Amino acid sequence: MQSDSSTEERIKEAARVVFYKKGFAATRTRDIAEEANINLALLNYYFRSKQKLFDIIIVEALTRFVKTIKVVLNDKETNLEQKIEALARNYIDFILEEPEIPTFILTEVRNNPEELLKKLPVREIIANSIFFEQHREAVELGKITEPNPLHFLMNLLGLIIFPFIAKPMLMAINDLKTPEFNLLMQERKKLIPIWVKAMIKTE
Amino acid sequence: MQSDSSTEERIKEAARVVFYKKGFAATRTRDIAEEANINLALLNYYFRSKQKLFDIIIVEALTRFVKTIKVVLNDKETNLEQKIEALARNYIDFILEEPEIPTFILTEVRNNPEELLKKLPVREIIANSIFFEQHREAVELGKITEPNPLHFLMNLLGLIIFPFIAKPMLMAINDLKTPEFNLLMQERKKLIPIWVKAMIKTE
DNA sequence: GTCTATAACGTGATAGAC
DNA sequence: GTCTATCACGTTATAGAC
Repeated sequence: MQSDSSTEERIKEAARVVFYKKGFAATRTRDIAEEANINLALLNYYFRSKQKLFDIIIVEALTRFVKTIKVVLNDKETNLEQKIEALARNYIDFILEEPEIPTFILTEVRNNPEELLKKLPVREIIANSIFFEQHREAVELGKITEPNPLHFLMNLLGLIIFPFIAKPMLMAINDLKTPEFNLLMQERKKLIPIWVKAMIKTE
Repeated sequence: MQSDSSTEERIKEAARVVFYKKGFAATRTRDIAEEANINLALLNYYFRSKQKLFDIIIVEALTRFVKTIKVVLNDKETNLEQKIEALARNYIDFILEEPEIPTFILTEVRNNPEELLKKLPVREIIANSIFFEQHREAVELGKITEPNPLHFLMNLLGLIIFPFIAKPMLMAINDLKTPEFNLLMQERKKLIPIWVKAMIKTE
């Protein structure tokens, strides 16, 4: 492993592009070789098989996907409001760099939940987070109406992630182009915390 | 075409089950035949090809998916608040009957957006809806803070649909079982309208 | 390390008997 | 209409020359 443009790295980057866009089953190793401008045989030389190459890509994606949440939810220095702001900001920035990552992850996890999720300690990372603890305290103090933190998490992640998943549909509905879509996502970094705070306390 | 348990119908139902779960590319015609308890050759006898069978399934799914929104968004008898309530109620009920339909549609649309969406007049149905008209009026009257109806639609649909898409992850995080998950979704039929109304008017 | 050629396999589809 | 047997093809993976 030397420069970023080594053959091995080129194949990995190409694999990321194609797998993200089409998923494991619809991807042909030829697509990856073409995207990487390498000979097909080199793919197997470096990674043994399509499956092994895919495993590397999906684990890296899952790790970054979960870590981006984890870091925020377990930050001892921030309160709940700050966590909402940080999550919206960091997560939207993260996804804007790789807009296809949410759909990629969610569809591949669907195809293979137990296999993929046991590779990462998702449960410990999220369920025992400082975020959940702070949520519980806020509920006890009457600052939050809905006591179930799962609703809170679904709402927050839904507001952040859903537009990226629904992007193809949304672009068809309003024939939106990608630059305009990205602008909407930039707006949401500021809007989502406002909305979520309004949702928190209802009569 | 006679009873619902005719061979043809059995194959279609099996195809729906398998395609919903695995998507087009990962599905083998043998999987469908097995699920339907029929001989593999019968699939081609009735539907000519895997692609033709798939087209039937996806168009049916898309039609129902869009129609469920369309009916609500174009109802002249209801105001904006009532549309929010109706959408949460109808859509969650609809998806609870076929929980895999959102992921199925979103991933297949990703693979083939132009081809699939030109088959349905999604744009006219949504973009020119009474819902958007009522939203515009409410903005002019100062009843809604955020003027862009796309944000409104993304939020509403995200709150409704996202939990179903993220279900495998959520179940891993809190090792939730399906009955408990469904209970959460029932709760959301009432909670989402409350949340959305709170989001609408912010300072 | 990289290439060409090809083997090995899985899958969609059909021929033809019943 | 339904079955068994098989073809035809595309794709993954490897052998072997360079």
